[in-house]
Amino acid sequence: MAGVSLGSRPTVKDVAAAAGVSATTVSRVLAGNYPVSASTRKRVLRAVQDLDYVINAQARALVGGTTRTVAFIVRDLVGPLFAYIGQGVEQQATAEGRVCLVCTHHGDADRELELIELMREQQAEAVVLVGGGLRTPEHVERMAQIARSLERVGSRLVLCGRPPIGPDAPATVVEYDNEGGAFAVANYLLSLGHRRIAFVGAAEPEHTTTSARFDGFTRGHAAHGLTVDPALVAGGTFDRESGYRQTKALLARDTGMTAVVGITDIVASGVLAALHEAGLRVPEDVSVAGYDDIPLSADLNPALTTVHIPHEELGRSAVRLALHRDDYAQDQHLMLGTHVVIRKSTAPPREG
Amino acid sequence: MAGVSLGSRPTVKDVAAAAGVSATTVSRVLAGNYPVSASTRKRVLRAVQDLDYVINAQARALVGGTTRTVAFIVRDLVGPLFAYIGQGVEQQATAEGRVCLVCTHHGDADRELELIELMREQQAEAVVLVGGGLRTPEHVERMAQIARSLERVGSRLVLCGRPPIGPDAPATVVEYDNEGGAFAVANYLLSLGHRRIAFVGAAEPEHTTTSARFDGFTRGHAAHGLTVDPALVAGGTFDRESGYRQTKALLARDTGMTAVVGITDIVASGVLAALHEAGLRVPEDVSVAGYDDIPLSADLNPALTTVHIPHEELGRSAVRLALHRDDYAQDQHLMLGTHVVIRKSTAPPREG
DNA sequence: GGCAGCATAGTTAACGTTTTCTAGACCGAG
DNA sequence: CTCGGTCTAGAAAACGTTAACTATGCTGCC
Repeated sequence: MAGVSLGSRPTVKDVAAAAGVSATTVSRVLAGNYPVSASTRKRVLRAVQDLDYVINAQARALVGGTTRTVAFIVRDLVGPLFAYIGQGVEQQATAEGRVCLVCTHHGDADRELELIELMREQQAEAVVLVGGGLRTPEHVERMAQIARSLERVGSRLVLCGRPPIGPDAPATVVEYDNEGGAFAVANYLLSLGHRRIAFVGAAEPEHTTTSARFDGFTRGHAAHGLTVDPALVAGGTFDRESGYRQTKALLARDTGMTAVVGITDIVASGVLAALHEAGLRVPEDVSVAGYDDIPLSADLNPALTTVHIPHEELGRSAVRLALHRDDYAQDQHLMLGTHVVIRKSTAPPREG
Repeated sequence: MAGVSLGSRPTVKDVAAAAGVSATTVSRVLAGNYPVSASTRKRVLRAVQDLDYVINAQARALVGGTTRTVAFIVRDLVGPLFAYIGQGVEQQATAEGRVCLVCTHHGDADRELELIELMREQQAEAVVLVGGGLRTPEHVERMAQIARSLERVGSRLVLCGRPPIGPDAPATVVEYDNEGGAFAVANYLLSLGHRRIAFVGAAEPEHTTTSARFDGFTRGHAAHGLTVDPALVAGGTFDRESGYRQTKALLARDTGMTAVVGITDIVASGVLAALHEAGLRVPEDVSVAGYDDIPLSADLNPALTTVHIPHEELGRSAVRLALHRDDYAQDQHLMLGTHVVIRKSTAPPREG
């Protein structure tokens, strides 16, 4: 800690001067990619320590061409689903020696575009977009443009938990089997004997997550030779309050439902609240299932049957595939499995 | 979108050539800090669009001296407390036109140091450290060194939810009143008439968060002329499982407790589970309170009385103060208030 | 002893910006 | 008609690093 000069950051030149060598030699000692005599190395390392020198990542990136940076663009940091995917992204990025840039857009699509542009300026090696999006033709085309735009600067668009945007667009896609999970949960409830199963949170058919889950739900019925009664389908948003309100409405309509599937665990927690309030027992009177398997779901009362998503694995794969896209050129589209986690909130329907 | 050349990123030179001007002029058009004729501006902007040009943030940082980057170092991304503080940090960083680097150390102190070093390389304008730390003399001294080290490269250490490290160390500190919140919750329970209040999660007295909360708890008793019975103090870690186990142990010891304070809401959720399992009703038989006011706490059964921490405000203030440390030079140490949120898990003790 | 070849170190030119500093053109005033 | 001033534009240097050359001693071999 001796000899540190306050005020301005030391550079290789300062270190070189202190060690009595050239800047090149300092660079070589630090990089370790060129033979340097033991005595010189020692002097340089000593000078580095004395001056408390750290390399300037910007300058290095400028000449080296790579920033060792991965960007992670997400709706919100809070919310267990995003947090766990983010955890996976950050973990893998760290494991690969990369640093992680995080930005949130709070659902604003324009802001999302701005952020992608910002990440392009930042030269991020990969730009991971998390969460479902719209699947309108305009949106898909815009995404394809972004993908090409990023490719042009040597970056890579990664869609995480969002379906692909066409075969020609240069993007890495890591999905989970949204539709399959919904199919499985419908199948499970139908196998228990339920025939009047409500689906809460089906608004926004343009939204990829919503539609995939509802499609799986429908297909589950079809597999049992049944169709979904539109009277049992409720809309709403992805929050708890919505689940609560929609369920109250369903109860008021006296639909004869014996089970409810919430489009997310959070929605399902609202469903539970409404059922409890109506004096109905879960699962004795009504079964309830959710989707996402967030940590909270095991703590609900009763513990929630739900569909497990491999959150962290999703994030990790996203980064891994994107950074090694040369090695994994063949499969830049991954579909991770989902499965039903059976807890205490589901049971066979009562007789009669 | 016409005329884009694939393969390599366009530079100012390319744009300049396309527009028939010099690189300087392009820079000036983009920065808007120098008079440029309308026709020239138009041609330049046209070229920018045609080539799909974006500036190179690294090169700009190299010459400009500032990276417009804020670093956020945290134990984990998951866990509502950290997520909400992170939300605040990211929000304020965005509002100030900064980009946010996020790293996690999973409780590894050496890793934390590595990350700080990495952020120094990255030239982050501020490095925000979140969560409680140790308060051993060595740790404090090491933090002070880091603070000076960061200052030397023009960066700023920010301690968020962690007490200061001495008056001479150049650091920004944003705390919340940990001790005061614990005092308030103890006071509240004592005022309800409780006299046998257990404290779960008091291990690691070196940890700043733990000790501050326990101190407040003790002072609350003192204010009522009481002392804390050591038999009512249980150790353990910050997770749900620990709360569950410690509570079972307390119950087994037959301590006559009528209320339990969990050191965090997560711990309190374990406390609730253990009490329910023992057939005790909350709050009729035993009152329970937590700390942190994470979103989950309102959904527990019963809804948890807890101490609210201004999570997002904590993160926002951290960034704001650090970036404007010249303007806010006088108060680089902020203490945000906490308060008890009374829900359904607390009530007066039963008679007798 | 002279020379190929290796080990070590230095010089110089990039990388893509911004920021001086310099310079031409045009204008109105004297 | 010329001269100071205002607009506008370009040339060159700088930011901190690395990589491609270049240069110096050595060692060992014929």
